[in-house]
Amino acid sequence: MTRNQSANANRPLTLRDVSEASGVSEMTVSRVLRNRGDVSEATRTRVLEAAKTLGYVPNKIAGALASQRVNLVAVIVPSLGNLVFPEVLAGITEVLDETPLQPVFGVTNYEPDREEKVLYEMLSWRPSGVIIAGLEHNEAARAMLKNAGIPIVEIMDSDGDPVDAMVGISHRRAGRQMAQAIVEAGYRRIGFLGTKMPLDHRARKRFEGFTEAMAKEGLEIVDQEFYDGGSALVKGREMTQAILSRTPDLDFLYYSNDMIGAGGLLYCLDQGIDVPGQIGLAGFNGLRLLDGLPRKLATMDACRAEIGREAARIIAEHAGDEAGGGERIVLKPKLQLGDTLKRRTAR
Amino acid sequence: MTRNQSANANRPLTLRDVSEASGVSEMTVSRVLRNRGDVSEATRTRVLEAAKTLGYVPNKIAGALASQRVNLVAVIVPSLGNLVFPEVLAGITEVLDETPLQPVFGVTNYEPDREEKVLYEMLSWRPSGVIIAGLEHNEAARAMLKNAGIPIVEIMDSDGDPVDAMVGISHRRAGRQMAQAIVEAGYRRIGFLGTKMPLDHRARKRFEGFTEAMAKEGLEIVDQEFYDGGSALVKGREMTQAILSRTPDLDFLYYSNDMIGAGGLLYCLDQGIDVPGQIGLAGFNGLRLLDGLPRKLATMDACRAEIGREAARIIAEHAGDEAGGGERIVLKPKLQLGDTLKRRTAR
DNA sequence: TTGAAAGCGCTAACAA
DNA sequence: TTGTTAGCGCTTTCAA
Repeated sequence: MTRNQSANANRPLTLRDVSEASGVSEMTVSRVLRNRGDVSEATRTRVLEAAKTLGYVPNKIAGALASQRVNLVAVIVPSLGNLVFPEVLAGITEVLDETPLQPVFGVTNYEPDREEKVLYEMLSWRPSGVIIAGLEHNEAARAMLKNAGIPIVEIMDSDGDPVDAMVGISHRRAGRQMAQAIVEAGYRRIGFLGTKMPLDHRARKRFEGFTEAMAKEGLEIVDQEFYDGGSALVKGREMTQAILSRTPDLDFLYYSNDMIGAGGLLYCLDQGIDVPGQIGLAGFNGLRLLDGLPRKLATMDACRAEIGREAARIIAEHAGDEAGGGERIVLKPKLQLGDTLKRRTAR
Repeated sequence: MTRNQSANANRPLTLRDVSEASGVSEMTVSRVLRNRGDVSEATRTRVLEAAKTLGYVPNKIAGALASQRVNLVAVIVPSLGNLVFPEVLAGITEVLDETPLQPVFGVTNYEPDREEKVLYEMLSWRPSGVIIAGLEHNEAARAMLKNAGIPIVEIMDSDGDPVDAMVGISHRRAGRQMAQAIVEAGYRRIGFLGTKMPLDHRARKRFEGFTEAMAKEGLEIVDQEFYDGGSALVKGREMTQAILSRTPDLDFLYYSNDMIGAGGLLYCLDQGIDVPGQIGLAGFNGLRLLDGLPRKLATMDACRAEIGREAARIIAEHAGDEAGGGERIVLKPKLQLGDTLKRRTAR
């Protein structure tokens, strides 16, 4: 007896069980369950009935090993607590839903070593593609991506060199654009508030683009404040209080994300500060949350859902290929001035 | 030639490649890479070096098929846009990180048929356990869970019968408790604002518990308002405006979640309504976001991270078993009165 | 401490 | 339309 047909009642069901129950060969059962090849309607019905009665769930592990095909797409993001990433995932899911592909999510907490580990684990399941946030990876991760032999799409960022395909926005450009809008509106004493950024490359690039564009106008950031962990809304309030008590004559505050921006806005309103007359404010991401605030914060849309959709499309189009075709999609975020960034006369 | 040793340069590397590169049998290579059994330090070094040089990534599909062991834990939640679920996932990840187990996430969008499909897909990978939100599943899903032969933990809710283990809070009790607190504080004309709930069983149970406790006090909900989709903060504002213009003499608004509650709070403050003097407010979830609002919304902590941690612990303790031991953990959410639910004299 | 053989549950390829 | 055979790349088991 080469196969286990013995007394273990709790062993998961196999194709063979369905085969025996329906009196049809394993191969034909397999065909029916995958809708492959020609099978007579009669056998088909019998097999499906048997499978259903038994409660058979196919073993994809065996199937994948035999067919050398896995319908999983590895999706690797830094965090889920950020609201930005769930929206990207929603975009991905929306598109993959139309295909046989299935997304599998991994989270890195912005740690390169963790990213490496997550990527390694996921690649060891031989997925049909990888969608990964950012263009910065440690050496090992980069090597794995290069040699994976499957389509790779790096998302969210376009400032750098992708391994294969890329869908994102230029955060440097976003920073520049916001700086220009702020300066053009007549603000001059500008403060920056953001995350401690060593590992959030996109926030860093926005900051760099911002300071660069300011420099072109002969301006510098007057004061800055950074945070780390905690509720972003609360941190936004606290940092705003801190920076304004240290440097009361600031006339604009640029926040590295909408949540801390919203906190800052609420703080300013609490304090009776005239926004945007006395102080202008801007954030980043274009969170829908902002629509519910008393005043609409200026921001830029990070094109989250569209990034997800495009990335998924690329993977779907290249599933089974050895690479994703190297397509590069750079989306243009729209500046939304809202109520907190308004032209004013210089003081 | 039984194995493919031919010219395909791009075929993924196998154990055999490492075996040939290191001059050691496949079996020994396997032992080294898994840290199993006794291997001499010399062979060990040689094998690891060869594997690293080649860039070998083990094929878990083959490994899983051979060993009949899969270190994946299927985690199924209704949504990621809710903030609640990412926190549960964080709790799960935190605990599984200490083990060889790896969470894999699936999302159902609150649709039973989708849940069935996601569950089926995940089970077909033969995970070591399932963590799934809620106690309500369609018949097929329930049958799959029962017959899976692996530990199952149903989370977030304790009002009902779990298939195996369970970690959650009683939403009925949470609703009752909130109603009692509100009535006790002297509010009488109470309105309810929530999601259209046919498929959000936990929101429904809170509502039921709430009305039940009110009934005991001889009270009924005076008016109600439901929403569906859109930015919760905005919807909170809109619904609050709607309900108050329809029924201006309400003295309390109970929201089915903190986000719409926050929207309502901001609306009331905008309108110069005295909170909690003229109208009291309460939400549900205990989102940290609330700390950043101008006034702290009354709420109840849904114990999200702890639920995730406990569920993961159960799975970890029972990995490899045929079931999760049927443990039932009912957490007690804490009522936080904040600034929007204060004792007052009856009018 | 190492290796050889068998087979995990399925599917590709071919035969009938 | 259905069945047979030979693996997929690994690990288990047993032998050396």
